[in-house]
Amino acid sequence: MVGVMAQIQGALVVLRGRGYKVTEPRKRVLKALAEAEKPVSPYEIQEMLGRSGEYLNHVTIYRVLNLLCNLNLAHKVLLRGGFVKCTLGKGEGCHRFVVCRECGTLKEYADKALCAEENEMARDLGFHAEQHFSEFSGVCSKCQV
Amino acid sequence: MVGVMAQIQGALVVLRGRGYKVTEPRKRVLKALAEAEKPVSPYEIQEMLGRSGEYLNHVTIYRVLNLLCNLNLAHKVLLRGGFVKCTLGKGEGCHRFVVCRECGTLKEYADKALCAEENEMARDLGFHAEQHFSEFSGVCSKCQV
DNA sequence: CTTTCTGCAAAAGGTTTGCAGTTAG
DNA sequence: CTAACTGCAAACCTTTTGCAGAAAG
Repeated sequence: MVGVMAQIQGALVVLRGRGYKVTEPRKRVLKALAEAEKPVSPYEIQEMLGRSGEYLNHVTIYRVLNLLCNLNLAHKVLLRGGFVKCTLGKGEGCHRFVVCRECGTLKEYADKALCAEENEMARDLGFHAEQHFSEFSGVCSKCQV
Repeated sequence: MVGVMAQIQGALVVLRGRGYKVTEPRKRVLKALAEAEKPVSPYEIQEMLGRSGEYLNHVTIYRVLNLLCNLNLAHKVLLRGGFVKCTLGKGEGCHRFVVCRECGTLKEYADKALCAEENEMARDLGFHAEQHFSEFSGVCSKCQV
């Protein structure tokens, strides 16, 4: 479990390293993502920040999220909508999610073997696969009856 | 390669069998999906039909698509947005897609073994997986250099 | 004939764009 | 000081809702 501060710091290093400015809005969005336990929408981020008196325009939040996704510091969750911080490092294969249909809890994982299998699958269909987008909907341990 | 007419007829059987009425709008949406070679949005369907002088309100299209997805006669493609007709039968595992990032061509496939592996994966993370959404973005044979 | 379905109008969300002013480096 | 970034206003696109009339079985 990496702390909120450490997560933000790590992301800032990536930003700086890629030539992006470290700004207050970017830090705030990163903080909100670090604190969120489920995928959050841009407006939910705005609300989270609002509770601690930190206003951000929603357009800014959209733009920051877009940047973070491009840098692989965050991901968009398609099944439920919303965004999550990335919790994995590089070189482990595509990032995948398991999402609880009850509480929205999400876990990110990666598996190179799975990627390889899927690439082969795609090849059989005449495709060269580049990205594997994969989300499982299910029930987490807490929500199981 | 199943013909357009046969596809529509097959879908109508399912509709009737489940107690839904066979209506003109539903037949039109099914026809549009059968003719489409890529995922199409509700408004694209409206436009396709418009070209042959068949008007449908977009709300109706949304509702028909929603029904077709519930009956597994169509699927929503998350990566690109839009809907496609289902081309697979039952009992072969989750339906997955490979989508060409260049031309949008899409192929549907299913693989029980993959499902099993993914379920195991999810179990390791404390989840009971129920549905696997899985789309690969890549390049189809025609679009490869 | 009755229930289901469609069209319309309108609203409700979600996301994007252009521009002027601000800020990080 | 300059390029990058943010806020605002407005537009745009997508999806949903409620209701009255139409159509399937």
